[in-house]
Amino acid sequence: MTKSAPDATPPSAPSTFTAAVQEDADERILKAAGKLFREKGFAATTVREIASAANMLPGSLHYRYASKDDVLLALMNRAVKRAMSAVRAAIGDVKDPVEKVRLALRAHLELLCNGDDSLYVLLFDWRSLPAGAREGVERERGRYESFWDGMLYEAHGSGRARPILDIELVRHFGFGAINWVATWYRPGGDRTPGQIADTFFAYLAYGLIHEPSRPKDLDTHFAAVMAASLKGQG
Amino acid sequence: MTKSAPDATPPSAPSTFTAAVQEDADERILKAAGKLFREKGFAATTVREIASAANMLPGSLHYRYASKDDVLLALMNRAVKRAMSAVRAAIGDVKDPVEKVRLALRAHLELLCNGDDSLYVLLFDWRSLPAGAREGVERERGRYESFWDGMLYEAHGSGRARPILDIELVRHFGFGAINWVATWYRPGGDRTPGQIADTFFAYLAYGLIHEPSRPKDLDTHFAAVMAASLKGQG
DNA sequence: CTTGCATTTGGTCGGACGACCATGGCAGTT
DNA sequence: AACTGCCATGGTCGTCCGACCAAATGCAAG
Repeated sequence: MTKSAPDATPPSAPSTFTAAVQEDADERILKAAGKLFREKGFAATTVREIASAANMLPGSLHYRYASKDDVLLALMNRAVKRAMSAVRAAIGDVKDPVEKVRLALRAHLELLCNGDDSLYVLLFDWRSLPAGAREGVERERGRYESFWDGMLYEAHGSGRARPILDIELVRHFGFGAINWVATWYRPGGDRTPGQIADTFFAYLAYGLIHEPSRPKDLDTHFAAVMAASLKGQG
Repeated sequence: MTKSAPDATPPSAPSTFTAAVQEDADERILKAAGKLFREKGFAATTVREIASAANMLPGSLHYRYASKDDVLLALMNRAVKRAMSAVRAAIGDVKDPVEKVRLALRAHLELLCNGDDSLYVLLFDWRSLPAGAREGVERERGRYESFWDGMLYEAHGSGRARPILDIELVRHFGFGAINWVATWYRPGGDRTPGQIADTFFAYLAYGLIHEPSRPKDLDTHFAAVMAASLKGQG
């Protein structure tokens, strides 16, 4: 849109010191903005508050981000980037496709709960993103979701998952359960994000109904449930 | 807080006509506010917009709700009330405790997707509620959640669910998956809210991993997963 | 030391917001 | 027909926002 970050190398290469200061200032802005957006929402936060929390004057913030929207945009783009790399790092070179999903879930939830606030803002302040800027973030976010779909597809293809699953719906299902944790989780409780993620993974994988009371052939039962659902009033 | 709705009967009983007009005006305000809050968020919506959408002038709105906060408060209280009665109506006099959960899930999701916007605002604009007014809504919302916990406890006690489930965590899990639907669902898609709810219920109940690849004694496996999760790095 | 440029400063500007109220009209009552 | 009180009207008030900028500052290259 406008200048959001000096990504193009300036004519005269900046010294390492200057570059460090720039990075630091940008980082301070995004960190403060993330915290405030998460606590009060985008619209309820003023640029003065962000500047104050980042230990600078409003004008200095304006020098780096032409508008409040640009701050949000940069924050959201950073969120996708961090989520993607956190998940990639977590699965490492693990081969088991189901185990990969478990580790990815953990990484996503840990970033959401303990990491910076940008992921929370990306997920819960989506409406605040102006329509014009939405496209770019949406594309990156779509890449992240496709990455998940790839993992889920792999796990599905491994033969260990039910044959009639809709991958996209499964992703929505899991993302919902995991992302919603951010609405009730408070640090210092008796459960860490990692434990919650593992518990939820177990729920996801094995279900809440125990063995003796399950239908004999569950996959056929699944198909019957779907058919009944389609036949019924919706 | 201030006057929000004329719940106390006025000294001279109002005529049915006047009462109807009052109801209609209040309804129009809340409906318009819900729509706008959902689309743009609370802070980004102006009282003038609400008034305009409700076909009245700003002053008229101010006559019924002293502040924008009061509109939000009334909307959220109405949301809890509607959710509670929608779920109660849906389960009717069904006895099977597991089937009750399925019907309740459907009712909740249908209200969230097709009903008015108040439930969405309650769930996703929680931060906008001023701290002072939060208590009352929180109490009512707690009653709704306790109602769910009662259903889940009943289903759990029926012996058909796994013995080691944490009811509150299960509620968070299910609420997350279901509530998150509101972030991606668009009417007119190839799936109705009822179908989505039934599919998610099947996921919840039976899990995504199919029979041949399940551990032999899943309940023991569950316990092992939880123990490992507690022992690990969190 | 000096020059040039990136960065910060501190304040201003137009505009839009939430809150408020004196007024007028139109019910239903006498 | 005159009255009475409820309710909508439409405009005003003070506040504070986002955006902007001209001037001051300070680092780094020449």
